Amino acid sequence: MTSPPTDTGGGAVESDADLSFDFGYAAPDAPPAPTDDDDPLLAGLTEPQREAVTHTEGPVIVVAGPGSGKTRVLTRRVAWLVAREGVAPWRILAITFTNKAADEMRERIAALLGDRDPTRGHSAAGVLVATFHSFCARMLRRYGPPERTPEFTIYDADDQKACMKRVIRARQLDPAQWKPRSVLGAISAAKNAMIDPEQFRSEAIGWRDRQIAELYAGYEEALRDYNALDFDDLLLYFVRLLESRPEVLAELRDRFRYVLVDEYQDTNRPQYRIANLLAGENGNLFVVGDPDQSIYRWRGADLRNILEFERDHPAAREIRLERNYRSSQAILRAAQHLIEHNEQRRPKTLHTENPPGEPLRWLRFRTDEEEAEAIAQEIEQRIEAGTRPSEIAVFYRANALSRRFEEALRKRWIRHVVIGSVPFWQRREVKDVLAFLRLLVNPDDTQALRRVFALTEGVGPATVRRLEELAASAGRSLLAVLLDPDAAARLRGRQRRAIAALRELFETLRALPPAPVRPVLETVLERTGYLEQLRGSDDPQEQARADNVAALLDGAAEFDEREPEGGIRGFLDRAALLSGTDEQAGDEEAVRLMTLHAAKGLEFDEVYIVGFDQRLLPLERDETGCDLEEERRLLYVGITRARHRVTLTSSLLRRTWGQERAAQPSRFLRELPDDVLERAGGAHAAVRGRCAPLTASPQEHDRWDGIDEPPEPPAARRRTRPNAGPVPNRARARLQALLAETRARTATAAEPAVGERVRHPVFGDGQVLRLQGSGPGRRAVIEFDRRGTKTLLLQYARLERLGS
DNA sequence: CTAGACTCATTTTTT
DNA sequence: ATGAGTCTAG
Ligand SMILES: Nc1ncnc2c1ncn2[C@@H]1O[C@H](COP(=O)(O)OP(=O)(O)OP(=O)(O)O)[C@@H](O)[C@H]1O
Repeated sequence: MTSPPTDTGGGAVESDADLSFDFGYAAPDAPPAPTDDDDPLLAGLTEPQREAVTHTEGPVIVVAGPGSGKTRVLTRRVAWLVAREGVAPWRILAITFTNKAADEMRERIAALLGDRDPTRGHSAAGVLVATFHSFCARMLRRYGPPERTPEFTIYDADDQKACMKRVIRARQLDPAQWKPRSVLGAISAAKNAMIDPEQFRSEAIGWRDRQIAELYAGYEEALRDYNALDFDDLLLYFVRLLESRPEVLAELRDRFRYVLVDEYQDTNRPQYRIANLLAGENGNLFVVGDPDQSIYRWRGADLRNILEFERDHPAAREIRLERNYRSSQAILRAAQHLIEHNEQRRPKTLHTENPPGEPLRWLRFRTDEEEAEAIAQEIEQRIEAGTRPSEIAVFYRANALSRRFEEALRKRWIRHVVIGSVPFWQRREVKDVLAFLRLLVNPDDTQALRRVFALTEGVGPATVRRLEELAASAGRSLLAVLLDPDAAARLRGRQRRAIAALRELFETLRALPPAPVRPVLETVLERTGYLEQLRGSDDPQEQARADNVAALLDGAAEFDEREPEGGIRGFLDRAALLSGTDEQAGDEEAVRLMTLHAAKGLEFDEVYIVGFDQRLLPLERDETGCDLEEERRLLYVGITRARHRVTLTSSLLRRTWGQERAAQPSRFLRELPDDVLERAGGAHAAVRGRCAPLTASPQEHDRWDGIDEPPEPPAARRRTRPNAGPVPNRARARLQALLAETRARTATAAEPAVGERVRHPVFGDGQVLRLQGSGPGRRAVIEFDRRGTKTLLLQYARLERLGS
């Protein structure tokens, strides 16, 4: 940073720095130099930001903290290249982390270039903005991957799992010991490290690794048979394509003269290869990122990519952006203080001219239910006070935590959307219907065919086995056998009719043109009766499924309109590549709920980070430790999403996966500076108000000491808790009362008998149909008068007995 | 072949 | 709480 410290910039929201938040370094990014001020593409940019936009030739790396304008600079740079440097849009490749980010960036580029419609416009339309995965898929479709045809199918986690399950079973391994998920995890790690089955085998140490190597090879073989690629393969096979076909590499290098990568800190090795192959050593590779925001190491993200950029590109220009435009001083200071606890990190300066802002708040509740209620209530007040719902976000470590908050918000009629969790395109009903389309594109997609068989009445395991035998002996694909009228002739009765009907359906579908997509889907639904069957059910869950199928039809219609040439193939690619976080929130004006991971790159006025408990954030799974530094970065990302307000919440008791557990606040609480953290407020009122103090024995003292808060210096404690008595005592007392109450609640009435009427606080009155299981897992199946039949865990459901 | 009952494991984060 | 896998009866 060479710019002199002068004034405080010109943004509307900015105010003079408050001296009480002196970070101890001098130079903020310089304000815009007056000279180029009239260029709208540079308007409002600081000097280093301008340099990042206009320094167009050669490798450039921007390393900068949150909210410093990295994404903004990248977007402007694309516009600059097109509008000022006269670069043809199709020579530019911009890589984002999610498809949603790609969509947004495309729109912003279009807006900067003055296009009306980003999909049709002139200049912006040619810029390729995509994630690595969609970019690779696209290129592989165009040039054809090694060992596959361009019609290959993209396998998602479900397909992978089903496939691996078969590989494991074929080898007659103990399914209890060989879990598809964990084997696939090992394989994925290998793929991210660019290790193929052979190498894996040769490097395997020990019996288990050798078995995994064997499964890896089997899995690869299966995918080859199915003409399928998994997510990791998209990257890998593209690398192989580039390495094995110099003419393709040359063509693409020539085409993509400018390669830009956002969120570079979370790229993995194959992605790194791709970027470097495309750009060449001194090519125009522009990467932006923040090592402190790297949160995907578990997925193969490799910090070396960003840390060693300059070694890889000796000619690289490094640009630092050190001014944060997003957050208040309090938020920024808390985040900085937190992240400085990471030992493996290079120090970075970051300051803001934004107002000091309110301190962060830590609230603590007795139960997770109260936590959710209180947050919902507060959100309601904030909205009434004028905050836009879409400017409020609730973040949690794991999707499982969203439920209580959803319920609490729904109860108050607060508009909200859950981002991620169960991606639309991965829902069973959606995948069922899409299986038919997959087969039309790729007849070798046997996994899809199995799905179709499973859906077909009259075709069970025996029939499938019979067809498989026929296929194997004739050396043909399963679908070929199905489509062969002679094959059906070998079956009898119901099976024969079912197979014949399926064959006719496929013949009809094949006669349809590949675009538009919607009519194809409609034919599938009509002929299989799938939608009707769902609609015909009185199970509300099935109705929801039916709605999803209907939404799929709408999605197809929309796709047809937007990409008339896309066809089934394009539609399926979208389905495979879009993730949960990509789904645009249907309700623009709604509170957003999402995981901390999904929050990356976003910004909100007010942020609630819930489930701020030890064991939850840092998430600790039994035995398997956690990557503490990465967990800390995750919290850092969460906090730095906020412009004005950050609230962290913990609960004394948390009910997760069927069991109640005492919880402690996150250890990270201690790492937030006291002068910008408010802990006294509502939390203690919430907890204290309802528990009578008890006295307890010294043994219990030891047991419960520390449950209140992680240890901290007494001085700090006194300051933040005005009327603190003997703390361990209070903590102990509180917990005693709570646990007693919980015990009482669960132990209350003896269990209801079959046929007895009961009342549930949420579902209302109902009748016990049957009881099953024993011990803590004992369940009752209850038919509720209004809410249908549900199975409830007795220890968990607060049932009131009403008698027979 | 199907439907229903029952047991068991399962939950981190996602392109 | 939910889903997948297994077993049994029809
Ligand atoms: N020079 C500027 N003047 C005014 N606002 C700016 C400036 N630069 C960036 N901003 C604003 O700061 C916010 C953060 O920008 P951006 O999202 O590009 O940052 P980032 O570095 O990519 O953040 P993160 O790493 O946290 O995702 C945006 O609201 C952006 O509009």
